[in-house]
Amino acid sequence: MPELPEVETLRRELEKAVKGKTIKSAQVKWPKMVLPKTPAEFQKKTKNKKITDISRRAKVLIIALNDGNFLIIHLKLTGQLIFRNKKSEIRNQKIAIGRGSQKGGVVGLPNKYTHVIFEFTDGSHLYFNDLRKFGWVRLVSKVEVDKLLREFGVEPLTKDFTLAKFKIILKRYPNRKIKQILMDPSLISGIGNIYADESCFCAKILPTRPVKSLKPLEIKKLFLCIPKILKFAIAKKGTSADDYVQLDGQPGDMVPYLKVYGRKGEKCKGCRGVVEKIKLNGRGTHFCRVCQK
DNA sequence: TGATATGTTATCTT
DNA sequence: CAAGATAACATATC
Repeated sequence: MPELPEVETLRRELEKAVKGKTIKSAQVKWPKMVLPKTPAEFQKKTKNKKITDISRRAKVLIIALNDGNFLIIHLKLTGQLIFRNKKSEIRNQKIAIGRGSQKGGVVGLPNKYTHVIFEFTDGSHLYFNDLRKFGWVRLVSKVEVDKLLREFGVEPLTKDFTLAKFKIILKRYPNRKIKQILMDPSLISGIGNIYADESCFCAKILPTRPVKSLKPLEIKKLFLCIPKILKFAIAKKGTSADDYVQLDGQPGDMVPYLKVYGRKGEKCKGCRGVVEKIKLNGRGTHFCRVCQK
């Protein structure tokens, strides 16, 4: 799933690929995922707009246009953004769909999961794919984008994320399980299931631990682990455990470095234990009960 | 065939 | 009433 490191990887690649380019046309194939609602209106309002900046807040990509509006994109669980320079490459280059990076299931572009296509004036294309159609693309004003972004919690890779702030957040929810805090986008933004599990492993804390049971040293350890894990994952260009791919359609390189996520029944990388998987607040949760206490 | 996967939000329950 | 739990969204895979 695209979480902070995956979205940040895409942001950096988009900056290189499409910043400064002008949208020639935007084709909407699945209007339910797009605002404005009608493809004609979406096309009209994006036509001839130049991309001036690409930023990110939580798991949302924010593409600034030269008319003062913004294209904001959320990939949710199975979204992909893929850029292609020339038409000839479209037929040749394959991309992975649905665990495809692990198992095959590779297809060309556009394909049945392509729901929005941006064409730029230089002939290049940006494809928005989403197998399960949870993701969205919205054209919004500055006021709307500011409102949306205000609702997210602290960004864990900025200087706003301090130990003091982390402790304040934890103090508000003494009875919650620690993983629940990590996964709550209104408290800390950008961490999803993969990096919540990995952060808990890094801090040697069981994800099921009630917040109030955490000792100051454990809180500090977790506080340090979160940015450490996220930065490492960005350096590896993200985790392609399911559908996520980089902007060029290739999988990220993070999977071999995961310690617990997706490793149920496999040997722990830190000890002789075996990675277990349980359900926690409705989410699959991985841990090693020998390494994590 | 049915259970599972999951980010976010809406809605139901305690 | 607030906090917590679950359903919903869509679709493929186990």
